[in-house]
Amino acid sequence: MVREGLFSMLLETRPIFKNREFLRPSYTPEELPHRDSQIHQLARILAAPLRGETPSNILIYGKTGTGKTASVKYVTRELEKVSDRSPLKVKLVYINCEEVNTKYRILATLANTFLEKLRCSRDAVELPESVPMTGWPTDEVYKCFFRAMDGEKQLAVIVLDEIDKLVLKSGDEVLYNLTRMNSDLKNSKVSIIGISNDLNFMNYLDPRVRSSLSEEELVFHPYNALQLKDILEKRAKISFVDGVIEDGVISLCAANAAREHGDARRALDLLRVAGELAERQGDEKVSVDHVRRAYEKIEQDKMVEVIKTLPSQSKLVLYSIVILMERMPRSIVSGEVYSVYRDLCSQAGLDVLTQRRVGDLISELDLLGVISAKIVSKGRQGRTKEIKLNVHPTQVMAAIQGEQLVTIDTLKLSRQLTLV
DNA sequence: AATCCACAGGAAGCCCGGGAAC
DNA sequence: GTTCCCGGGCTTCCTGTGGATT
Repeated sequence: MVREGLFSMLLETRPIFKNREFLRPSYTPEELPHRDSQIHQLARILAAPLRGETPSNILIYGKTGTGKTASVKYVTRELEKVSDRSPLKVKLVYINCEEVNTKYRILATLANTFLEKLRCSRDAVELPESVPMTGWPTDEVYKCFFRAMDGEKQLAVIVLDEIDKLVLKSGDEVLYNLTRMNSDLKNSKVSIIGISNDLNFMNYLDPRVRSSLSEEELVFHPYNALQLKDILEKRAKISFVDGVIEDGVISLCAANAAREHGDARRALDLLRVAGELAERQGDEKVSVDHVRRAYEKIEQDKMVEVIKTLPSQSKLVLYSIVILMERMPRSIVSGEVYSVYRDLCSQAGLDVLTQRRVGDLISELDLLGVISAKIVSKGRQGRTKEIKLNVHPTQVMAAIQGEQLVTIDTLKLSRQLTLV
């Protein structure tokens, strides 16, 4: 009976999504509304080398979700299409500097990209098959990349996304090498597109790199609520079944994201999660209520991610707070947290930090928004911090579970012991 | 008004690991 | 390989503090 009901429910419920992939950040849309001027500017700069001019390097600024990456991917994709009919072939290399963030790895990635291309077109005896991801001297990798690239007449467009992360971690040396290449290359040309969230990262650069890298600068301003609404409507049309979105849903998503520095990615996430919540509940339409709950879910998920990346001592402090929460839902004070924490440490066989240090860890948790702490004075009972948990205890538990130092068995054990 | 609690949080310095320079 | 330097995590020691209680 139950099974029959289960399946009939699934079959009877009308689907909500046509294709939810269009709402994911990985999707590069066919058209990018409200980015026409930036796209034209980009295209104009990148088209110059096809006419034989020396390419300019481009630096793109803008906060997250303002369409920087999508615009660059869109324009470079079009450029590659056109280059088939042009005498100068265009080769695009996209590198996300959050993952590839050292000089060696950048050069190795570039070298391997061009070696592979060269191998396809003709055999290059004097060059190696590929560069290992570790081991070689860095200048050897550079030479290899240089020769592999110059082996053919082409324009290399190197996109360095999140370039600020690279500079912060490994300095600007590799950028210096790349920006100087054009003067040494005989056959090919290179054009660098740097994408950055951080407007100040240029201050960390060598002046020569700075001027060369920012021959052309493009700024992507945040979208306003109206623009976000327009973007969402276009995307919703292709990703949702017609008529499943109730009035006000898109406006609410747009308004929400506009408040958070006009982040389109966030607006799309909100809409997608709202749709998924509606789908999971078997509702036929996406309502503003779904959006509100989606907002909460996204916030909570973000928190779980934050907790997962916490060092184990901080996790232990947080876990102490959870134990106290379950024991007595009234206010928790820092002294209690410390004594529970000490118990947990001895149970788990971990070093016990001093109260001073745990106080700092509590402040850090507060800063991250995982807890709220405020200083209260209780007269003769002294001055302390009153702590409130901002995440549901079960979510904290879920986030901590993978921790190796604190196995869940130890936690359960110590929980029983402290519960006396 | 004075006292005193139970911490908060600043200052200084130790220790250790990682990276750069020699 | 060794030395030097730096930054982060941590401890020790310390002073400061709001308000209930005396």
